Amino acid sequence: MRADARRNRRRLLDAAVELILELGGEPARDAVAHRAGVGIATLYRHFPDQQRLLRAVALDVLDRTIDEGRTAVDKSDTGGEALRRYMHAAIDTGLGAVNVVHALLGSTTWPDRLAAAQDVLGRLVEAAQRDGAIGDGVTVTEVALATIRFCRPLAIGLDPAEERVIAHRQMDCYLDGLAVSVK
Amino acid sequence: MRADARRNRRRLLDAAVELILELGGEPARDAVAHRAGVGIATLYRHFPDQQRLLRAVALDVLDRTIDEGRTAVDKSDTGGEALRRYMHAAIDTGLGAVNVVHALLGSTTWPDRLAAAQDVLGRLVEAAQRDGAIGDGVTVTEVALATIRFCRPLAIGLDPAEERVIAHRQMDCYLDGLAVSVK
DNA sequence: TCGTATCTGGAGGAATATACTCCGCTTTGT
DNA sequence: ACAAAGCGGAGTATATTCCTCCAGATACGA
Repeated sequence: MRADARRNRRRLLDAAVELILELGGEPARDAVAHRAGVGIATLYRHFPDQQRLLRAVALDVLDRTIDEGRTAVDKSDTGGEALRRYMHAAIDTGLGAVNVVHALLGSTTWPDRLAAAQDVLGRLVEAAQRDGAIGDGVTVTEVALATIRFCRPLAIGLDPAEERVIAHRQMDCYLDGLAVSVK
Repeated sequence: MRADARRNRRRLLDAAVELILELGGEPARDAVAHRAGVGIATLYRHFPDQQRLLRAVALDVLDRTIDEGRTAVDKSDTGGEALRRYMHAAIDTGLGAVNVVHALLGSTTWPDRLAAAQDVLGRLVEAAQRDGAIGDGVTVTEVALATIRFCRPLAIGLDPAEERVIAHRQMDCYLDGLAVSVK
C-alpha cells in the first residue's frame, strides 16, 4: 500500500469519527470525503460502501481503545490516575465513537475485540475503585457512556481547541464527583 | 386560538427541541412534524418558515429557563441546592437547547431575554459559590455548556427513560466534582 | 343540538441533496 | 524515467426535502 493511500485512509477514518460524533448517526458519504480533504472517489476506493467504512471505523476505534487503556495502566502509578488518563485520552482521540458506531452497525462487528475493549475499561474502573478514587457503586456502563458524552461536540459554533479545553475541565469535575458518590 | 391549535403548537415546539438536541443542528421540517405527531401542513400553518420556528423555540426555551431558574431559587434553601435543582430540571426539559438554537440563529433573537436568562444562571452560580457548594474558579460559561452536554442524547439506541436516569446520575457527579475543583 | 369558522392531514410536484461511476491527470517506488 | 497505483472532480441517477392545496374533521358559540 502506497504511502499517500495509507495517509488518505487514515484521514478518512478520522473524518468519519468526527462526523459520527457530531451527528450522532451515519454521516453523508460526500461529507466524510470533504472533511477528510480528499476526493469522493478516494473514499469509494478505500471503502466501497457505507457498511465497510463503518466497520473499519469500529475496528480502528476499538483497537485504539484497547491500546490506550493498556498504556494508561502502564504509565500510571494508581488506578485512579490510570482511569483519569484514559478518559482524557478518550476526549482527544474520540474514543467515545465506538459505542455510537456499534449502535449504527447493529451487532455485526467484532465480538472478540469488543469484549477486549470492555474488559480493559472494566479493569480500569475496578482498579480505580480499589484505590478509592471512585465510589464502589460506579458501574462500567456509566463510565463508558460518559466517554460518549464528553467526546461529542456541543454543536455550538465553538472553536474546536476551546471546546476540547472545556471538555477536559468538565471531565475532571465528573471524575472528581465519582470519588464522592459512593451510592 | 383554539384548544387543539395550542396543543399542536406546544407539541411542535417540544419536538423541535428534541430534534435540535439530537442533531445538533437544524432539523428537517418534515421530521419536526412527524416527531410531533401532526401533519406537515400544521407545522407550516404555525410556523411559515424555519426562521420563525427557530425563533419561537428560542423564545420558549428562554422563558422556561428564566422560570425554572427562579423557581429553583424560591424552592431551595441553599445556593448549592438551587443550582442542582436547576441543572436537573434542565435535563428533563431540554433547556440546554437554548444555546444551540442561538448558534443556529446567529444574533437575531431577543437580547433582553437572553440577558435575563444569563443573569438568572449567573445568580445561581454565584449563590452556589457563596455557599461553598461549588468552587470559586467555576465560570458561568462552563456551567452553561454543561447543560448542553447533559441535555444532548447519546445517540445510542438507548431507551429515553433509561437515558435520562443516566444523565441525572452523571450530572450529580459533575456537580459534586465542581465542589472539589476550586482551581 | 347544530352550524360554521377554524384547524387538520397527507397527496403531489418542484427544488435540493445524496449516492455512485468514469476517466484524464498526478504521485509513488524502483 | 517509467509503470503501477492512486487521485480528484465532473456528471448522472436516485432519494430527500420543501412547500401548496383542498377535502374532511374538530372545537366552540348560539
